[in-house]
Amino acid sequence: MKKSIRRLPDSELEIMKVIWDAKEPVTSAYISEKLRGKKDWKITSILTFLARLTDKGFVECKREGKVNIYRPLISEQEYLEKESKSILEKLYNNSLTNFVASLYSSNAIAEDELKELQEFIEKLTRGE
Amino acid sequence: MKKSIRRLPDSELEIMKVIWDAKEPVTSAYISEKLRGKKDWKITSILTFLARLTDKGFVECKREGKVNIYRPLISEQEYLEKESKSILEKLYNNSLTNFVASLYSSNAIAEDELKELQEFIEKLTRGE
DNA sequence: AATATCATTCTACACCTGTAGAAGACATTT
DNA sequence: AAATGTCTTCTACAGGTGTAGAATGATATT
Repeated sequence: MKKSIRRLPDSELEIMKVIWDAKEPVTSAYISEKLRGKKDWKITSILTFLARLTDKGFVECKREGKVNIYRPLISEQEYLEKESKSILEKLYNNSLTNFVASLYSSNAIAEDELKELQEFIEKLTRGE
Repeated sequence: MKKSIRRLPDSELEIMKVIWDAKEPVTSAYISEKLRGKKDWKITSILTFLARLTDKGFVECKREGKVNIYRPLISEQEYLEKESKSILEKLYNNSLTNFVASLYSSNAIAEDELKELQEFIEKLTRGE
């Protein structure tokens, strides 16, 4: 029984997003730079998060010359799929419409977002 | 500056869902009963969660005769709106389509769910 | 060689969560 | 009154999370 992907805490997710966005393995300095202004963590904090992500099997850490570089072992796609499903289940009783309704009534969706989604769905349903 | 609603941990959310579903204030025994088979927590665990929810301002606890009864102070609607928005932002870069796409590719959406959503959206867009 | 630099690893610590036994307060049955 | 049962409140504790200083090791500079 393979252990399922764990939900990441906010801080680690933030780090993963930087790693996923980069198309190549990154250094801690790169991550720190990318988060400038958004999350001004001390570099040691970032390194702690990276160590934890490594432990959890989310990233691989390799020494390259004089620094460590990190590469993702789990894709964003894969993580989001798991998370989306679990959120839908946990919070919305598996009803996608519930979710969208919640968003809508909190004014979190712009008109064009809605239109985009509509087109996306149409494409899907037509596609099969 | 009013503090925003906190995200609830899984266990507390589970309790809140029972409280929300009930249309009247409930007792710990009621909650325990409702969760039978799903979450077989010891009653003391449930009471711990309730105490924490009370601290956080999510429920109000009142003595009624010989037992405590709990009523929600924050509505499900309100909580879900906040959470949905924050999830969309944190995980999907505010793109609803991203979210639905993730769900779709993980096979978490049934055909009829999609149809339902489609109708919901149509109703919304027509409605304005 | 001694020192300053810089990234990484260790260590720390408070608060949060999951989980529940121990202890107390009150009602009920011997 | 004593024993019993039932809730509730206290106390506890391990593991997770946010955050970062201290120590270490390797390199560059004086």
